[in-house]
Amino acid sequence: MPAEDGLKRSQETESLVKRLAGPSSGKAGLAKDQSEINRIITEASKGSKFYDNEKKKDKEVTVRIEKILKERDESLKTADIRKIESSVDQLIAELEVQRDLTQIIVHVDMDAFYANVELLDNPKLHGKPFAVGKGVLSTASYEARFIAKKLCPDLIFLPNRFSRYLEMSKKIMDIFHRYDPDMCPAGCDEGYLNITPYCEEHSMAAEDCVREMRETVFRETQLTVSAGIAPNKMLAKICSDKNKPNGQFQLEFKPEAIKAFMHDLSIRKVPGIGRVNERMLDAIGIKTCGDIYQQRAVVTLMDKRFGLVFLCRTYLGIASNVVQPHEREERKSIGAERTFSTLDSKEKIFEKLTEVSVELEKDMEETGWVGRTVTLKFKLDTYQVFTRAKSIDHWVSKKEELFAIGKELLLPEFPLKIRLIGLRVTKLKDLRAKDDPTNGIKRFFQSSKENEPRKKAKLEDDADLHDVMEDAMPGFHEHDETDYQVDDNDGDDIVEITNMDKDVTRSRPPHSTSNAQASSSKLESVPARARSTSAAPRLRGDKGKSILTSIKASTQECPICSKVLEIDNDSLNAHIDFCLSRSAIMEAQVETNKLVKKPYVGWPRQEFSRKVDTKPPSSRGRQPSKRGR
DNA sequence: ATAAGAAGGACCC
DNA sequence: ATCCAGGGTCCTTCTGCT
Repeated sequence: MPAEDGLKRSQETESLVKRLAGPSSGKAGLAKDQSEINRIITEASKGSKFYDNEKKKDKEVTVRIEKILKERDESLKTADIRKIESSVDQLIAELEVQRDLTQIIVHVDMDAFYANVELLDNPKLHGKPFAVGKGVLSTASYEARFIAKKLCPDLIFLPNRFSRYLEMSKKIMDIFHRYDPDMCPAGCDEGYLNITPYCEEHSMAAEDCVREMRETVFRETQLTVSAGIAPNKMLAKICSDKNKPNGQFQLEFKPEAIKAFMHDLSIRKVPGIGRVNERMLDAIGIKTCGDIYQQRAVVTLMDKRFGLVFLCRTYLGIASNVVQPHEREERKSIGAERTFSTLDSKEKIFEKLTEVSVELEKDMEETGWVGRTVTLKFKLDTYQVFTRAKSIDHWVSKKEELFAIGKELLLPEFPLKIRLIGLRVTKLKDLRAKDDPTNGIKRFFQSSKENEPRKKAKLEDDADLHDVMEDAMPGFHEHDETDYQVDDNDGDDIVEITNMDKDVTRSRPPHSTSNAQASSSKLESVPARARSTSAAPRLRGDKGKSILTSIKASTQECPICSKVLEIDNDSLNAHIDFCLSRSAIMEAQVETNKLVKKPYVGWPRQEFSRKVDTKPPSSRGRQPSKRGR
């Protein structure tokens, strides 16, 4: 079915509303949920460049998907599916052999951290809906506020108090450290632990240990924490969501149980799979981790795009189980940025740039870094983001210089209307490096067991890197030779797997002719599948970390209308969706318009320019660069 | 021709 | 009647040098 004409306007509208809410769905935390709701409301109320931008991005993904499908169908023509499948089966078997169930990994995750800290400090808030933070919402436009009020008359706004959260965070992390001195914090409200030694020393069952730990946290801070217990970080993380809030979940440490667990798990739950990859995988028939197996041939044919090994490991529920604190020298960049109401005068913009420079200098000084390349980032009023970078022949960190470089980078871009400006410096040097150069190497020596020198070095290095990474999850896109396999310690048979996987894979020409065609006409329209992403989960009330203090037990309170409902999470979600639905907002909008008298420039004007014109629109005339192509 | 830089994204908390 | 998500990492693709 051709193009947008085929879509009903209202239908698309609704799907987009959901899409706006969507990204936060599966896994986001409080801030995210909150900001998504904020966005829905604000953007709805102001006609929304944001919305247009989302629409555009959405469409780009759709186009990408078309390309992928074509590619798939092309390679499917000549492929020997059976053969591919059996080689994948072999890969899976080899991965299975590497499975390590010896480590007890815990992911701990504070429940609605900010909100609960506020609640703690002000018990009167109990039972009332409130939003933490100067989100868009609390400082939003009059109309937006009005709508918000309309949708949720009792909503209370609280300012963020970061230092307070940090203080609590320290206490909590301190408790976690008692159970694993090498625990790895992941943000201020969550972390990974390896409690294997602790359990052993205290001859304790994991579940008891974790329960005790959670009780300790509660006793000492009055805050609740949820936890997942599993043989690796990925599983632990997914599990910590299972009985949230204030609950824990342990996965059975058996391959069959783990595979069963993965089988029906939405692929979106996997750390590293975001909105875009969710859609792309959906396009090739993968919605759950179990689907990976069904589609293993296709995945193999498109290894470059999707990462066969990663997906196979995901299917099996295998991932890194290495928990280490991160170390200072792993820092890659440091930056600062500001969002503001859109600005177009040079003076004002440079003022913002000054602010950012000052802040960055301060930050760099406090943390002891200097760097060699400075990247300017700006976001147009259309929400398009650009970056411009410059490398310097000496170490920079001073605000004057940061500003000067930023200015130099920005100047050629005028005229501009921007809503964000930021600076980031990379190629860092650590002023506090104690033992000098060859920093990162020492860990390499520790863990390496001098195997075959050839590429082992790189492999191990990579693995190491990924392990320690703060966001520790394996990257989604992988090279075939970089499959940082078993960051676990046992892996040695890796190389073979790698090779084999290459073999299978090589059906595709080495380098992309794809770009060429990308630029060609391609004026075909969006296929019927435009409305994709059928059943993505939306705002999850059960995430606890939602906009307000959610309630627990059998009754839940809708974050939007505050209505108390006696239902399960799914129904609650449905209700929330309803509350956020277009009609609700539009209704409020109508009211608003009456009072504010401002035309409703609302949602979708259907008609999208045929050729997306990757060029940045806005600021007429010349654009931030062109690099499209 | 190749390694390195630049730009743009995806994703995470 | 309006104006603040910000801090990161990694990956891919393209390009202009020596």
